[in-house]
Amino acid sequence: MDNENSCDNPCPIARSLAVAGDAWSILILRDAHAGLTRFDQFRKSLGIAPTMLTRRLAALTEEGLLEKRRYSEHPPREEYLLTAAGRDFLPVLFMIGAWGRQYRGGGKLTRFFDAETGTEIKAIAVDEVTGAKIGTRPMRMVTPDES
Amino acid sequence: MDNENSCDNPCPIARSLAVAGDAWSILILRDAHAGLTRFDQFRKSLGIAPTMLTRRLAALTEEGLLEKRRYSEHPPREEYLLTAAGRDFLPVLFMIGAWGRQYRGGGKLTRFFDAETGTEIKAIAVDEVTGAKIGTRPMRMVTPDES
DNA sequence: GTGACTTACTTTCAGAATGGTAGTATTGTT
DNA sequence: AACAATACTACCATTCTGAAAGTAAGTCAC
Repeated sequence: MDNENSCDNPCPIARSLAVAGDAWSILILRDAHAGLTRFDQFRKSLGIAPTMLTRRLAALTEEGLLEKRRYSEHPPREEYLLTAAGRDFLPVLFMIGAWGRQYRGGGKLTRFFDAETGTEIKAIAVDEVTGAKIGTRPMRMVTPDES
Repeated sequence: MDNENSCDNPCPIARSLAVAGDAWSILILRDAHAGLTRFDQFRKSLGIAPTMLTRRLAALTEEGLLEKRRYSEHPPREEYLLTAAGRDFLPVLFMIGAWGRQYRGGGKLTRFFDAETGTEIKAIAVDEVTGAKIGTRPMRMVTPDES
């Protein structure tokens, strides 16, 4: 996919996808939220080839979703931490998960809990103002013209 | 990406990504929610190569997110309509958009409105039970073992 | 201090996926 | 008859991906 539908696109969905629009990146972000920080942790968790992992971690760092930090000088070792932007990706992960649970359920499914309170989290999307659940109503997209 | 982290994976996020984990599919779903139904509408809106569009529409139809319907016999013409599963993808789109708006904002951005009431929609994710906003707290993933 | 081990990668390369252009099939319109 | 619209397919060059192996810097066991 080229850049036409991404960086300078007025659609915020397209912009997001330009940053983290591939499956590996989203899975890395998921694992980062689950507490993983190191190259080999991600590699083992995902079963991803090291070439891909290097590229994806570099891209996510470049985009400002992860931060590379040296946690040991001798030997030199790096870890990847979520930035504020990366942490705010969590609602997206929850909604993706909620959809998958609903439509691709069956069998044993991984569940998500608040790491502090221990309560299970089931996310739904609501309108910020009215609090109405966002559901099946069609939307209208309005793009401001360039003039 | 192979199937290991997708179809039989207990993680609902991985399952979702196996179905609609690429940028084109998500953009097609976005346009479908905005009311587009026909091959050429998608092609022009997205600037996608026809080969890609054919493949993506077929995949989304196969997965049950879109439904192919003949709307004219002479000449034979098809359109693609959202299924219930496809319509329920809308919250995911909104959260992706909300993130993009927050972190890739600047310039003129496309905004989303309820097609019926005309009010602007700004989506946030909350916990279904407590109603608490899902934010920056770390989560804990619990995968049931196979035994 | 030699060999095994750990971590975080890079190199190489075959094969799959993608994107661009052009062409096809069926029908309606003038 | 010529042209346009719609919904594709064929072909092909380029790019991306995945798998295996190798590398570099250092630690640890004895």
